[in-house]
Amino acid sequence: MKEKIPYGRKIKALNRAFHQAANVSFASLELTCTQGMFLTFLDHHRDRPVYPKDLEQFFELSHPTVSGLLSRMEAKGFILITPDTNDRRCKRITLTEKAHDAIKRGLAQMEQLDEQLVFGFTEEEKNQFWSLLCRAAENAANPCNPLQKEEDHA
Amino acid sequence: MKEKIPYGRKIKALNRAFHQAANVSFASLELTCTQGMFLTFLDHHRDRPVYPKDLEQFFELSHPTVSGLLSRMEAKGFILITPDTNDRRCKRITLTEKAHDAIKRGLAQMEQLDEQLVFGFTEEEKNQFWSLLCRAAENAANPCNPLQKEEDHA
DNA sequence: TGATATTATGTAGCACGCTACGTAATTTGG
DNA sequence: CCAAATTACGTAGCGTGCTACATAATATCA
Repeated sequence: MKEKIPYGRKIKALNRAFHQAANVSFASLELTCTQGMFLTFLDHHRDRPVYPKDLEQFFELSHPTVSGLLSRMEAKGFILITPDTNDRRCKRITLTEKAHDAIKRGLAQMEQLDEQLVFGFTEEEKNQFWSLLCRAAENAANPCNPLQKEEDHA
Repeated sequence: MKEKIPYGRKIKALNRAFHQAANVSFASLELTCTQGMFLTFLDHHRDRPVYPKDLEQFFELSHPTVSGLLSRMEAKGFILITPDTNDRRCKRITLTEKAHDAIKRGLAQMEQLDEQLVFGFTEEEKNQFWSLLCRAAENAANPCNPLQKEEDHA
């Protein structure tokens, strides 16, 4: 009669809590959680052109999701989306002054949010948490649980 | 120049991966991840009346979110939503035959999904994972990081 | 009793995930 | 060189989160 531990539900709750805290933190910059993460990525790669495809791969998101995010960020004046001169399929993303300003004022917040998540953790616990998160993510993405007793019948 | 570990981003990715795996798993039952969790909860409490408020508190969701979920589940014929006779503000939620059937066929899947997440974990790692998840969730919900150097000025 | 507060829920509108499908540009192969 | 595959992106439509506001029923209290 051992009680089942609902990891999935707890992860959902944790994700929501983090997401909301980030949204509150970024609200003064007119940014949301994901948009803040996007800006940080764009800022870290300002030495080379960035395309929607890059964001899609780095954040492991579908391209319509990235597309929507970028549209909203463009509408709010954080980025410019221009056609690429070499490959006309691609859109080039450029940061505006408003974005640079937001990054300057908000980058510390982004790091603090992550630190806050592991507040009170020892270094060892932080490493373990990271390691377990990665392994769980791997398990979720590539289910290999032999409980199913279903071998490849191909 | 130590590299920052983006816990928030990894948690987002993990949550998405789990959510998608659950959706795929439940697709044959005409259910989604969250709807499956709702059904499980309702099934566990079939000895007493269940109200939207209960789901809201247990799953830590806002009431419009619960409301939407229930509407879609009602539309698909898994539940009945009827007014409560004692307190006419409340809606009573009842499982249909279709729901009982889905639960019978799908409950094992729900547990497997959670097991799959921690596949390859030792018992100790499972416990540690759970413990760290809870502490992180607590940190996210109740930020108390003294990095801010802002004491209560009330 | 009658005004006020609280509680449970509904609706509107938005952010952010997804799949499925469509289109335009580039690349590849005969 | 031209047809076919691939690649990058757009749009439609949906599920699941949220906040803000509205409404109806119950509870509280002078």
